[in-house]
Amino acid sequence: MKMEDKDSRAKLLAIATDLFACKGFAAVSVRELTQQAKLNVSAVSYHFGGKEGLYQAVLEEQFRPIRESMETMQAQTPSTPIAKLEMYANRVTYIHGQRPYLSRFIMRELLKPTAYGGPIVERHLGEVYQFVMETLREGMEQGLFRQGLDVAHAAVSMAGILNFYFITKPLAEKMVPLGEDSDAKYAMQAFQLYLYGIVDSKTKGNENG
Amino acid sequence: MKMEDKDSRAKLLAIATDLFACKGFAAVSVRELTQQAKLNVSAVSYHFGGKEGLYQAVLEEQFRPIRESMETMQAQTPSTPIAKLEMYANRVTYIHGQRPYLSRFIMRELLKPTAYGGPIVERHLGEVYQFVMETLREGMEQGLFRQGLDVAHAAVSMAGILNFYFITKPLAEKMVPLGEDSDAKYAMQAFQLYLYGIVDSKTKGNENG
DNA sequence: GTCTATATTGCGATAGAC
DNA sequence: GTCTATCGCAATATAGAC
Repeated sequence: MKMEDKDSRAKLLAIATDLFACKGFAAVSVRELTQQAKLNVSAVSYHFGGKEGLYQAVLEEQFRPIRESMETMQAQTPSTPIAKLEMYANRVTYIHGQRPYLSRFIMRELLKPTAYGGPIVERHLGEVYQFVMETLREGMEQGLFRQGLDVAHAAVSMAGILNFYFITKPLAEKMVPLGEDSDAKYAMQAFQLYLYGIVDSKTKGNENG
Repeated sequence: MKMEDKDSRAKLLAIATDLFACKGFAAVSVRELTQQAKLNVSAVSYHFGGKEGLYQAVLEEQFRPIRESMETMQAQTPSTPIAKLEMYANRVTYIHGQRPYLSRFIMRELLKPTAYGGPIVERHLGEVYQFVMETLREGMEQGLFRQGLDVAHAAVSMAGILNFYFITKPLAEKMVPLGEDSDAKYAMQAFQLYLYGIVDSKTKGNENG
């Protein structure tokens, strides 16, 4: 068992993550990949069975924090729907911090699903949407939220207001001043904004943060 | 002047719009393009000077409604910041209705800007962000919105809550029940939600819609 | 495990006939 | 304006030496 074995695999995985995220699966060649890793062209086939196997390995690693977060969130049972939504908002921020490229992989799979990535994205995002919608339904039953709120649409709004920032960040920071610690600050204001938007004001004014 | 001239050009443009939107610039080959259009391989070079010229022509057409909307919005001077934001929300819905593929082209250019598309996207989205931020600043000066609101972040939230729906619609409608006339209904609720989120409730409760 | 060398396929672009 | 034929290049994958 030579040390180069694991090193080469890990190196390929790291460089593939960068390249696939920035250029997309089709636009990255095995040559480019192995040249950057200072390995032979055939290393990809040897370690991952080909370019597709390497991409699959990258995706699994990228989605790990989502998988773990969903398990955590489904295990706990926080007191109120609002606390659950806040936890979700915090997890979104945490996950994007842990995996800066994750939004890119998800967007690419939304635009053009691959055989392996498509189902992964669908399964994970499906679970997330179910969690948010279920939480919103709970809140509706408890009379916390505005009458007539469409929970399916409200779930998309929640996902949108939190994730769009991370998706468009590279471009947005060219055009609007985002400043220091922007990620956490954005998420906090966005969650407050969303909460003011859905909460029934005659039942509960939200004044934390 | 033969009829085939304009026909071939238009046919290529239409098919290229579909293919580039669905598969991306790099993943579409000139052969695939011309076979679907039932034209010769060399037609692309003849009419557009090459694959890149064709892509450029597609993008110009896709962005036309944004360009026109910005001119309309900058020409008019609606009474209040809130009316301006509402107009913006309506234009977003209208534009996505006019160009169902636009969000895909924008996302692709955000993920991997091309030489021609990158500047186009940057310029157009920059103008939009400037308009929203300026409108939010106006509202802040008039005391319409909550104290301490970060207008840069709030502008991203506005763009996110409106556009994310259109971006993820293909996937979202697999997982959440979106129903009939969903686009307009979504946009209306999202705008209301956003407004409740930013408006200073002690100054103005918003009860239209 | 890593290497070279090669087989095979597909790409965009274009010259030149019609 | 459309066609065929072809050039030059880059892609993935793999066989076989070390």
